[in-house]
Amino acid sequence: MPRPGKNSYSDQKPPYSYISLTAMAIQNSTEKMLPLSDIYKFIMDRFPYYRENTQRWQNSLRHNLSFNDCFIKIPRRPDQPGKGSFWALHPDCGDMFENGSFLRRRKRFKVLRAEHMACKSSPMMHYFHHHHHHHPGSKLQASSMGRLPHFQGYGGITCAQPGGFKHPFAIENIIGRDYKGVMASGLPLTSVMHHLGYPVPPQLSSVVNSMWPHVGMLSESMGGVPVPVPASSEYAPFSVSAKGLYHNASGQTLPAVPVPIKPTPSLGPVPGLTGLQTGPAQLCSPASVMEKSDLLEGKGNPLHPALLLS
DNA sequence: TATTGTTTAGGTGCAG
DNA sequence: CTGCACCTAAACAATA
Repeated sequence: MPRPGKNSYSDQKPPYSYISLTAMAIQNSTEKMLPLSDIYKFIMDRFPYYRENTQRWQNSLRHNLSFNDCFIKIPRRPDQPGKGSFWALHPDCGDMFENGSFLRRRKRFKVLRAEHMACKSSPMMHYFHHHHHHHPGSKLQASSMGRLPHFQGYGGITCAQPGGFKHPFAIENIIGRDYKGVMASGLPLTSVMHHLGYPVPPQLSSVVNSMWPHVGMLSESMGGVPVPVPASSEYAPFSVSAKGLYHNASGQTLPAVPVPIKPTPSLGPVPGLTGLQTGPAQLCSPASVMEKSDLLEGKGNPLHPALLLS
């Protein structure tokens, strides 16, 4: 039995990767994005293990934020002074974890070269800042990036597991039931829009108030068990998994939109990328194959990503 | 100056 | 064995 104080069960290292922990923090936030310091805070609040050796794990966490395509940086508005940007989840990283579980990633999330330019750097915000009024009808669509309009009915809302299985560690199982509504709300970019001062329909900016009700219990009850699985359903069944969204029966991924063949090292929106208004599903397909580092190192094949899919 | 962010490098463990 | 996911260290640069 754990004794109060030192080395209680809750001090055990959580079975989550840094990517998982960061995703939890971001998803749990009202705006679906957090500054680095709040990500730290979230993790330390809920996982006592991470109240120590902060230098070590925070360095790793920052590494993950930069290195993994599933995290995107969102600049602060001028009226929100502070250091560093906000971090959000890439709209398409919903199927990143197996069974929607935080315990293990399905695969590494990567974006296309072109997507990368649009999603990971300022051009995306450029879009919102400078083009939204040119495309009045596109505003909502753009704000729906997080949900991907034509993916309604998939994992975000219904169950992605054929048999109705919902992994007990699925994000919304851990975070709470509200997650379902939130995912259906078109986030995180709704939040982005809101954050940037763009009008967002109230129903799209619903607030998640559940402050991680179960995680505390979870870590407390973990005990020596490496990966405890709650026997039931105290955790609302749901899955964020977008399994099948882009993957056909043969397991191949499908390129969603033509992308420039040439890399575009100089910043700036990629011309063909104004397709942003047509929805991120096209813009940000997991069909992508390049590591962020690959892009930056000039590694890999500078050919059409479709050629890399085989 | 401390924090934030990027990048490189090396390591472990696991699955195919 | 190879590739992948993940962890850690560290060297920077940028910036509030």
